[in-house]
Amino acid sequence: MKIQIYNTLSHSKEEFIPIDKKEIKIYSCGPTVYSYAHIGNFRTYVFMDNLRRMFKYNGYKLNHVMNITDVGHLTSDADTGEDKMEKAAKKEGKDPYEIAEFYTKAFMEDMKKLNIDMPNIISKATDNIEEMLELVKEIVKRGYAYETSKGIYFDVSKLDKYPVLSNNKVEDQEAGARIEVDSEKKNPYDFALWIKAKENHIMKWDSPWGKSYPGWHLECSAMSKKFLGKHFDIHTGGIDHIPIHHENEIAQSKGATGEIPANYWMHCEFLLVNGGKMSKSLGNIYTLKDLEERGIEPLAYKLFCFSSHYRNKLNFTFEGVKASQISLNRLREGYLKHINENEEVEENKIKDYENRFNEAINDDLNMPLALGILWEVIKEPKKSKKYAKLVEKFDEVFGLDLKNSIKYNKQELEIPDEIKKLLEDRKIARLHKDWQESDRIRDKIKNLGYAVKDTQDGMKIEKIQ
RNA sequence: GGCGAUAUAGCCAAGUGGUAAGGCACGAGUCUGCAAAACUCUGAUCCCCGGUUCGAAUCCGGGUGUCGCCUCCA
Repeated sequence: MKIQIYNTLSHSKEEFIPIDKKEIKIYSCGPTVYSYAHIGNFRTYVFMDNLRRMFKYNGYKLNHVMNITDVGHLTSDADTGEDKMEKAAKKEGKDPYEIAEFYTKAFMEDMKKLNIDMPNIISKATDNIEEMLELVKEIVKRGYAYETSKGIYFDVSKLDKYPVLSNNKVEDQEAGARIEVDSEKKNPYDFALWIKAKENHIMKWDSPWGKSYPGWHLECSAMSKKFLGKHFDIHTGGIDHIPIHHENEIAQSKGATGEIPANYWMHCEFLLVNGGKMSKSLGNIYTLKDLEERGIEPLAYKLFCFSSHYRNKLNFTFEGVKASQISLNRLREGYLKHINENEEVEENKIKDYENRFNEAINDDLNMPLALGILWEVIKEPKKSKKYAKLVEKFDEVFGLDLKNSIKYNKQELEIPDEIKKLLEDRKIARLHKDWQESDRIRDKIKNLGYAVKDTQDGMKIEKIQ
């Protein structure tokens, strides 16, 4: 079945044609590990996960690389900026490498909670210094870069075209540009490939230009070339990467090899919070932990991401993500309803669902549509494990771990002894049909932060969020 | 100022020429001593104006609104 994906290079949906039919090569821009990743970051990784799963569902094998940026990402594009890693290290009174290790670990844990299918190669920038240095040398050798007192700069005027991804015109940008002018640069859009380290800089390496460190864009060019070769299929990232990071990556690759490295460039739109952008000053940056503290599972956030197409902005509200938590619970209930039943189902119906599902995901990852189809299966009036199996199959793409629904339903809560005692008392009161006492205890438990529900299987207790 | 998006029921959102998927909320009902949960049922002619067409949410023209980027950002 044909797969259509949107390519930022052409600004249109294109049929996906792999370079090698057996294996698709993908490079994804990973996190800069200077602090906890927020839910906006994770929207992009959920998208990445989706892309992986969609290709696997279609029978492809993947060779997929993601970088971990642990050096060279400056707080400003004017080369006066501090390295983010070193800034965070200073703030926390630690070594930059400790910072990197700590937040990388936190990132990986969150990715696991989101049940994200990870790239087979995950590599740190600091483990690829040699490769980066080689790339700079090559770019310099081919005449695309020059040296200033601050470092080695890429000369964008040497390119046939810059930029290639966005329709920005360099001339139009200059008027509104707020970047500090560096008189040593030949063109305002020239960017640092390699930066000469100041005395107090911690992360630095020997190079032909003295102690120095790589510019941010370089690592992606070096790693993709190292692990995937100079020409691969897909490059992914957030939409914010389009105007600077990916333009510069393309520039570097053109400088070093003469080619645009990837055939397809895919970008995930931003997550908004309460209709606007997330920013530290507004205090609306949330992490998965923040959600968990409010009783929202990471997987519910993942489901929330599927409510909108990845190329549309998605507005995050707690109301919205709570709705997704309820939906997730119901999906699990629905799945379990089918799992042990054997009512008759027509094979055609299964086939029809599969076809529609395939069409949805192969049409540039139309997850909202695919989700609608999942609901139809879940809500099938005839109960059958055949539908449960179909749900499992579709879930290979959603990655919501629905086959383990039972695990999530059994809430293994740590119930305080005090509550346990009250539950026993209530049980007794109920045996005596002493509803007044029963309700009194229920209120008491509620005041202690737990909700009691009387189901057919007895009392259930859950923490009130 | 430049660039890029977007406008569909209370909210989220799919649908790109043939008379509006799905989810959440609300309401009604089933169940329950009551409540909660669960289950069932219930809702929109698609920002405005004009045009093309037998037929438009869907194409064209013109408005208006909202958002993002142009500084680091997924």
